Amino acid sequence: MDLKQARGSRRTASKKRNKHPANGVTGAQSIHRAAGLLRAITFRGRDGARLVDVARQCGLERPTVHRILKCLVAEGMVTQDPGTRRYFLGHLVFELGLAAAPQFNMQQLFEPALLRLAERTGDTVYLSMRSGLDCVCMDRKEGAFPIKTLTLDVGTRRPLGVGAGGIALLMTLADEEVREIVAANAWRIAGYGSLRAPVVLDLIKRSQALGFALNDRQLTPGAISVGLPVMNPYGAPYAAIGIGAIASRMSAERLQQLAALLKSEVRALERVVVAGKARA
Amino acid sequence: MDLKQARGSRRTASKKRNKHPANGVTGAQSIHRAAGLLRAITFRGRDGARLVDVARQCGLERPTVHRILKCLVAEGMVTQDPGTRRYFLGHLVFELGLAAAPQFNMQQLFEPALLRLAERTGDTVYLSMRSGLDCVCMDRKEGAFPIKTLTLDVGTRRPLGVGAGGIALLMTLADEEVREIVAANAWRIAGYGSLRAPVVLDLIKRSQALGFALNDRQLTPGAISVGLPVMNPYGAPYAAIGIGAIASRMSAERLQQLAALLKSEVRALERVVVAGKARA
DNA sequence: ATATATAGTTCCATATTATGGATCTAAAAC
DNA sequence: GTTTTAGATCCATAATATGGAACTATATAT
Repeated sequence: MDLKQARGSRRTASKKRNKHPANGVTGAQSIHRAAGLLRAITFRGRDGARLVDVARQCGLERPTVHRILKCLVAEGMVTQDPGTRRYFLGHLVFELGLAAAPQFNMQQLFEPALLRLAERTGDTVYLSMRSGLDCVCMDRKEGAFPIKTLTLDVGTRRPLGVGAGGIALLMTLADEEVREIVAANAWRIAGYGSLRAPVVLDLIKRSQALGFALNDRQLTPGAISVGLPVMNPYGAPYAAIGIGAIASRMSAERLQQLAALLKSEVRALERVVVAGKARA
Repeated sequence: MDLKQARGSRRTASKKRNKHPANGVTGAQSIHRAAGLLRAITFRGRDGARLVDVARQCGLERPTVHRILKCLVAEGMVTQDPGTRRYFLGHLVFELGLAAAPQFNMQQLFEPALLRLAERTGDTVYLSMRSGLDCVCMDRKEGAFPIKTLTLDVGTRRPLGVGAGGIALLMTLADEEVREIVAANAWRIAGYGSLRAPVVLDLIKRSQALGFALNDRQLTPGAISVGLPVMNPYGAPYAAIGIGAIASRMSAERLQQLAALLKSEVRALERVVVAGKARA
């Protein structure tokens, strides 16, 4: 009997472990993973996420994800619907968010502009911000038009490049940087219907030519959206404002009108935002 | 050669595994700890927390806390002020909070009552909720009186039993349960000036006799606060509304007036809250 | 209704991770 | 200046977290 043998399951499987070198910090792998799970849960928006979705999204095995989620549920950071078994963020996350709000809540700054746009256009107005390689929906205001395109919930994360906001946040960056970001997000972008990384690059190119982000790929069939980035005083885009409506309301002329409206609001915002207020 | 031997270091040492029983979930100790750190950061409110504070609060060694915090910073869940080295919650926590908000945000429900109270009294009105053994400040509205007692920031956590809200959340529970909770929080309660667990028990007893929570221990010298719990349809307290002001505004008669005002608002709220809406 | 596929969960040997004592550096306090 | 306290780093190894295998529950196809 050789003691080295021992059903060598673990050994053989370590083919490419550590493929992600954590996040640069050693001795905290599982925390890195837990943070990834929390983010992954918000990809699905209000519907919640299933175990497999999260596992696939994070590139982890199901038992691992299950164990970490169980712990997060015990902590109150995650809730699980007993019926559907789907996972949602929990009360602790909301409570902690309140404590973080004073530093990161841009609502006060953007709300008047969003409300004006919603009122003047009748459509749905979105505020998005960049967070790493993601684009997070930070606020949403509905206009009066009775057919409302509520395609994106507040708090939902999507890969940069997806949606008008995600395009807007990239369209002013250098080509090189855009390519890197889109490449890094490519596999996630492929999760949005027929959208693919090269398509995103094309959309960005066209948006640059137009002067505003245009998303007519209809991630949600029948919906089209326009967007513009908001720059900080150093010229870096840190937020985006978008307007979404059903395709029939988005004629070529109206797109131009909306873009003009957006542009004037964005200009006003950029004048207000002084260096100290803008997020890196 | 016996294969069991093999440098027997690990085997022999497994004498007292699980010396910390985590949180009931095995295989996720460091996530449990990370969640504890995040909570600990919110104990200090807007000032942020120092490494030692967090370590003491969580009962962990400084290197452990340092490593976990470094990871949380890399994830964007925590920020560190480069000057003071104090830790704050990061942008990711706020973003995740937005995604959790639809399920846990009670603002809409309570805001009108808070605003009415702030207007009619001129003082500062607080909304608190229970979270495990903590009491979390969920909202705050300022009245018109020019000397404002802003003793508690939104998002700040305190041990149940501390402050008018923390007393209110306990005053309707069975004595046995109160004793257990206060005992569990005793060491943390001792971190609030001269406050001690027995004092808290006395405050609760007096509040029960008065019919409203009264905190005149002046955690913040010069400030006194009153509070009442809000019960869910099953008779369990799940929130508390409090009013704080400087001591000179808190005569015996005025306390009674404030309690009466609180009571009528709380009654109205309890009528509105149907089973489905109330938090467990 | 039955078969098949997919998702969720539990178990556990052990490889990998996370721990914390010791140590060093930096910043307050005296 | 000296002392004290806080923050950060190192690393041997104790203890945790991992994931393959196996099983159950649920959804989908036949």
